[in-house]
Amino acid sequence: MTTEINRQLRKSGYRVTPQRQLILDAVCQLGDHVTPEAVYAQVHGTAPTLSRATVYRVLHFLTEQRILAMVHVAGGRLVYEMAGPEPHHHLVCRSCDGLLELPHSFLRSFRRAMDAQFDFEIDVSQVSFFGHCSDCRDSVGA
Amino acid sequence: MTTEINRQLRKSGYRVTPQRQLILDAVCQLGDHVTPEAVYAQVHGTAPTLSRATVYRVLHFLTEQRILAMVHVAGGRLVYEMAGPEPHHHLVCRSCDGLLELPHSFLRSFRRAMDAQFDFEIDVSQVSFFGHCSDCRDSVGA
DNA sequence: TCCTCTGTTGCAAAGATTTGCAACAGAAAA
DNA sequence: TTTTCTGTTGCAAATCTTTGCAACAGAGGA
Repeated sequence: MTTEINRQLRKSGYRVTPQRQLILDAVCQLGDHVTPEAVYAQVHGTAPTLSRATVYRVLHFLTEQRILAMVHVAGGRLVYEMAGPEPHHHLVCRSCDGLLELPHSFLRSFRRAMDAQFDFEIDVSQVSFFGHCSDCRDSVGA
Repeated sequence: MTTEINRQLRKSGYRVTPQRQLILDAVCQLGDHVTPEAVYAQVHGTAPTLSRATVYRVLHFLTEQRILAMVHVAGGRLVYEMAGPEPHHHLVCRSCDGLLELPHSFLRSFRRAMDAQFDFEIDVSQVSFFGHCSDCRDSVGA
């Protein structure tokens, strides 16, 4: 899998550096919704000189290459995860900070309508809805 | 209008401090999509000791009270605006950083479906979609 | 092989945002 | 009026993230 990604990067004229490999591996290992700090901590064990700046830059870079997906979570923070072939979206509970996953199919018709009416193409890898999950909405009582 | 807001705050047991008044006025004057820094700059003229921390805290506070609305914009940053009676949403172009406004009616049925299927209540004051506007999607070519 | 060109990194500093804590300020109780 | 109680603020420090710049590193050409 990583091999395929490497090929893709090289084909676009980018380099596959040890730092990028390490960071990508870290995201894979750490699973979904990984914070930059967690990536840094993980990578720092193997490569102590690898800086935070590089972690942030590489995460952005890999997101632009659509290898990672960037997820908005509670508190205006960003986390990352591997971008699978079929994107999915997130329901972020503002009470418990929980994350629910929303299948892409659910957004499909909505996206088409948005495109037709506003000529705006939603970037499907980045949709987060904030609100309250079933567990929390009762206790909030709004 | 501010009077009504003050009444509402007091009724909830909060205080209407000069700082909060100034910050609220600043957001009103500065219009839509106001950054915390812009608020600080505006307010700092009148009240030089009012700190950035207070600006951030008050903006959060007023958002929780649904007096302001928090808008996610490009770069993971947050801006604020007065929360009108009828919410509206935002389409954020990742190419030109532009903001389009999406009327609430457009989201209504979608929101109901989300509620029915996932038992999740979207907070309507905080919906932003990231993507590419009509001007930019041609040049991006994705 | 050597040179060059450009993508990439590390470091340090800047910028943005949050947090802890002591001090302050109104409102209600005494 | 005085006391008390709690919400609020300012300051400074901590945290999170980005940026500028010089140095490094690999690919391709000479």
